[in-house]
Amino acid sequence: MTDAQASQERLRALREEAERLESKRLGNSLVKLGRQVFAATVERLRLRGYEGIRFSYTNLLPHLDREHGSQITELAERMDVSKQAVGQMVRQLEELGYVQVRKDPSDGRARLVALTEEGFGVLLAGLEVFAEIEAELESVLGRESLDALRDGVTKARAHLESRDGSE
Amino acid sequence: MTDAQASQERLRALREEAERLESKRLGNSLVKLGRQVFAATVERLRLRGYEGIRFSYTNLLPHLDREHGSQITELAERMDVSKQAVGQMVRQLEELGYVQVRKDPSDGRARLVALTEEGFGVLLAGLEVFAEIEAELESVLGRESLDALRDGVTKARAHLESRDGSE
DNA sequence: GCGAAATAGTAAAGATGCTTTACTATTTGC
DNA sequence: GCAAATAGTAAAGCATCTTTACTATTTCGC
Repeated sequence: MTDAQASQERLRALREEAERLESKRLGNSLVKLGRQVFAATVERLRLRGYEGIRFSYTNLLPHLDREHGSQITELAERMDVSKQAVGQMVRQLEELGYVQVRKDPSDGRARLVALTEEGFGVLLAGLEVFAEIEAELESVLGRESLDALRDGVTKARAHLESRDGSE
Repeated sequence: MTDAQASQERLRALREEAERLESKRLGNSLVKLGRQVFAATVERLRLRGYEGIRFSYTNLLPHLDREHGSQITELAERMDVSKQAVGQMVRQLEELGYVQVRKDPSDGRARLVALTEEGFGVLLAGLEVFAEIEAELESVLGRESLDALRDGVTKARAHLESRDGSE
C-alpha cells in the first residue's frame, strides 16, 4: 500500500467513525432538545393566548409574588444568572404588563418586582404547560427513564462544572 | 377565611409548588448541560493549541474530507441546519485556514468545501476531545446511564418534534 | 433551444439567552 | 464621614442559529 493509499484509507475510516459518532453527539442533541422544550413552551403559551412570553420568563415568574416583591439581585442569585439578565427580563415583562416595579422603601438603590394580575395568569399557564410537557415525556419515556434522564443531566452538569469550572 | 386570605394562601402554595418544580426544569438544565459540553469542548481544544474553534465547527468538520469536497447545501442537509448557517461556518473556517473552498467544476452555482491539513488536525483533536468527555461522563454516570440518557434525549426530541413540529 | 422554475449560494438582520465591561446612585462599615 | 460594597442600568458582544431577500446558475418542460 502506498502512502497516498494509506492516507486515503485513514480518511475513509475517519469519516466512518465520524458518521458512527454522529448519533452520539451529546452536547448537540442536548441543546437541541432544550431548545425544543423552549419552543414548545412558548408555542403552547401562545395557544393559550399569551403572546410575547419567552422561555426565560417562565423561569423568572415562579420566583415572583404579588405582595412584597423581590429585588433583582436576589432573583438573579436564586436563578443563577446575572442581575443584568434579570433586569432585562423585568423590563420586558414590565412593558408587557406582567410585572410591576416600585422602589424599595427600605433601600434607595433597590427596586421591588412583583406580579400583576395578568402576570399571575402567565405564571399559572406556564406551570400548566410545564406539567403538560412533563406528563407527555413521562408517557413517552416512562417515569423511571425520565427521572433517570434528569438525574443523569444533573450529574453530568456537576462533573463538567467541577472539571472545567465553566458555564 | 376571607377572599384576600384565600388568595394569599393560593399564592403561597403556588410559590412552594414553583420552588418544588425548580429542580425539575428540564428544558433549562438540558440547555445548560449542552452549553457546558460546548464550553468544555472549546476549552479543551484551546488547551490543545486550537484557538478560535467553536463548537459548531466540531459538528461540521467530521462531514468534510480532503479530496473531493462537499457542497454547502449537502452539508446543511446532513447536519440538519440551514445552508446559511453552514455557509457562515465555512467562511469562518476558511479564514482560519481550516478548510479550502473551490468552485464545483460540474456546477457553476456550487462550491466544494474540503479540509486543509490543519483542518484535519482540528478534526482529529475534536474527535479526541469528544471521546474524552464521553469517557468522563461514562465514568461518572456509568455506561448504562449514559446510554439511557442518550436514548431518553432522542426519544424526547422525537416526541416534541412530532407533537409540536418545532425546533 | 428557450423561458420559467428550481437550486446553490450570499447578505443582512433578527431571535434567544445569556455574559462582560463600564457606569451611576445609594448604603454600609470602619 | 468617607472609602468600599451593593443595587441597578446601559451598551455591546457572543454563540448558534433562523428568516427574509437577493444573485447566479442550472434544469425542466414544451
